[in-house]
Amino acid sequence: MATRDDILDAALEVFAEHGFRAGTIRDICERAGANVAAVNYYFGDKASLYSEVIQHAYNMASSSEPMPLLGSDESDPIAHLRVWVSWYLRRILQLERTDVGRLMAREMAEPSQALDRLAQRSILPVFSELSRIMQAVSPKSLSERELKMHCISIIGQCLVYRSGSSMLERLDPPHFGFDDSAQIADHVSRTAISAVHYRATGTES
Amino acid sequence: MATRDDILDAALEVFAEHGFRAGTIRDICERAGANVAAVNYYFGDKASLYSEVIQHAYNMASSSEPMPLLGSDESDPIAHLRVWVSWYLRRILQLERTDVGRLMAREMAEPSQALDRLAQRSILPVFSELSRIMQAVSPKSLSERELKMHCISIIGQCLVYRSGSSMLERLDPPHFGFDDSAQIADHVSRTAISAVHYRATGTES
DNA sequence: ACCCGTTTGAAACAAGTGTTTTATGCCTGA
DNA sequence: TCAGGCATAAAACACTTGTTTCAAACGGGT
Repeated sequence: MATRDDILDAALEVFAEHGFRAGTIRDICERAGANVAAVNYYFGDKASLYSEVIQHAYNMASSSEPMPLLGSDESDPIAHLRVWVSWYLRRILQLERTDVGRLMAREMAEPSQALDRLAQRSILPVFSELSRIMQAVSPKSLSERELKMHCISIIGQCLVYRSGSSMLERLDPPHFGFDDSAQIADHVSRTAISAVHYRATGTES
Repeated sequence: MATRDDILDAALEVFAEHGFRAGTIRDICERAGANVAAVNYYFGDKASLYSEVIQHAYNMASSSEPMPLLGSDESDPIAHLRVWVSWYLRRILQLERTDVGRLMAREMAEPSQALDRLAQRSILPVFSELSRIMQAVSPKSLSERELKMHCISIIGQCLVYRSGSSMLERLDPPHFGFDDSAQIADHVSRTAISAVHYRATGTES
């Protein structure tokens, strides 16, 4: 039964390196020191192996630093937001150069069926927790759609430091990295806070 | 010689849809109404065909909708920002729907040497123009580093509607698309304006 | 009308793929 | 000890891939 885990580890490597289609079973089994038939024996087929790798990868990623679940304690919602953004950003930048992160990036660019389950089980709670926090810091007049856009803006401002890092570091190095995550988190939080309380002056909404 | 162009068009379709590795010559030739041997006859091999498709796609993309160059006219810098963000967002979302854009996105996620230099030339002027506009709407007290972070935030808020669209539309469809670009542009612009004028209340900067 | 370089067509080829089959160990429980 | 399920190994299978081959069809210049 140890070979099953060896295959999972090797598959994570191979799929992160070459993707689902280009990653071959023979390559995986060679790295795992197993026979070619082992994949079909343990997982049925290649697609099922891939699904399990995706889930296994995400579990490893999220277990390394779990999401800070801040209760409904309304004492300082702004601090809640800052803590949450800091966690999200740190997790993103930490994963950036691991096999897990590369595999997830591949799934974002070219989503497969495996992403559907992942999205509903793992990503949805992240987004809904952000929505809850943002709702606490926002005025009641904010519509649901506007609230959603503010959440997307936060996600986008964090993600760009990963997905756009190759582009940004060419513009004006040295670029922002993991060490700046605290500063970035503060910037993003304050941007969000100021935006939800902003009253338009130039034009009407 | 017309079949050569037919193959180029079909190859753009197929490579945008499935990528280089998964896109098959037989599929391309079938859509082009040509024989399987035609690709090797006209282009030598599959890789050379791909290179020519990339170059052809980039030429089409850069000539689509040029960046609005707003002069140093200081009358209404906030309007300048809104116009620029609207252009940037519209270009991103418009390209996303085309084969050209999908192919470019694939190249961004997994670059293959050729496009790297070309994209670098087009990204720098875009970012420096945004910096110029943001400097005009910001108070003089803002440091250069803070200004840069605000620019990155704008880019990130726009890019997430493309790079993260596969995730977002799984969470809570219907998702934002090209038709909402005006609304999104307004949201992003106002977020940026409010952020650069924000005075921290919770904690000191 | 003839020639000859250019283009197309169908088939075949060699390599690589996921998957299945079959046989052989291996080890535990009775 | 010995049956019986579990695990592994090697080979074969069926299929797809890019590429090559070679002959037929085409088309313009003489």
